[in-house]
Amino acid sequence: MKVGYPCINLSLNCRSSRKFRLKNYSENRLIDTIQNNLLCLKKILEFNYENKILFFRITSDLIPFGSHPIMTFNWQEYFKSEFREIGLYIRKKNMRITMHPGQYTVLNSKNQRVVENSIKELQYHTKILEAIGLDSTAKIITHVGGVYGDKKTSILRFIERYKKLNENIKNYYVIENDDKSYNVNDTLVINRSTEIPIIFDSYHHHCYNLGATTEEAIKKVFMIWKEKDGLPIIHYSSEHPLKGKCKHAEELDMTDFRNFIKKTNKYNFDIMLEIKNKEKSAISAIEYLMKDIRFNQNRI
DNA sequence: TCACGTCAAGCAGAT
DNA sequence: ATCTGCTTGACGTGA
Repeated sequence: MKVGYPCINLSLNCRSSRKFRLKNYSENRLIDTIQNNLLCLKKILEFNYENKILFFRITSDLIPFGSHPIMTFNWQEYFKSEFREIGLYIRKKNMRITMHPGQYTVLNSKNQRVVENSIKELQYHTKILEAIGLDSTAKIITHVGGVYGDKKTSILRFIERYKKLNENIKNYYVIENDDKSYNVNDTLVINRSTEIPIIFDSYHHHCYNLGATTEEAIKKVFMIWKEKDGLPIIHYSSEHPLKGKCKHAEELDMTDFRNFIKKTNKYNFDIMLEIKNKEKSAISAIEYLMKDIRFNQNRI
């Protein structure tokens, strides 16, 4: 079991998600920004290793305008040695990496232009993982997409479009259940036709589950993960104590987390903590997990 | 230095 | 009709 957090490290004084406005685009600006972002990414990974955090989500903003038509610059080639160094570090330290394209990636959209942009976005994320040199245990995660008042047809549209994707995208691409449109059972329907792995999001499942328990959902989802995809991944968040149902928590609720870990003790998985205070929650979780055999067996 | 309007992009649900 | 939230606020202008 590896513990991770998404995109931003609040303890370091750098961000790997620096960007700029489209109207200010220039190759120099692009190179400077990517250089900064890659340097910061390396610092974050080093911080993570020192704190036993071996799981991390790389920000989609690593390469500004990475999937935009304006981008013709060959950043993979230009930053080859930087990516290679990051890749060597990740593999040496036995780390796991994911990425999570944003809300504009809608593979099952009814608008063909949106579909094309979504494929470009998946290609862009794939390029990053390939530049770093990661195998198919690294993952790119999206939700299923829109419902458009007809979930059955929208699921079929997702399946069709997924099947047409290039193999190098499929190598990394996985889906997760969301909080209002596609629940775990919906993603399992898609899996049956595509074999696409599914990430179980505990917080989304809490919001949208149609009566299925966490244990039932995890059991079904974990069965479909294959050796080449690595350990199953869980996305976890506590509920915000004041804002109520389906609001992300500012900090990890340790009581809830301990219950979740106990409840899932039959399984081994990697867990991404989607909590607003980022690495602080990961460090608290690891402190608790230090005596858990699942946590220790994955470390080197 | 800080306030604040805006930023490449989609969709669903609430107001 | 307009606003908000989503995996994540940051950029850039003007005072």
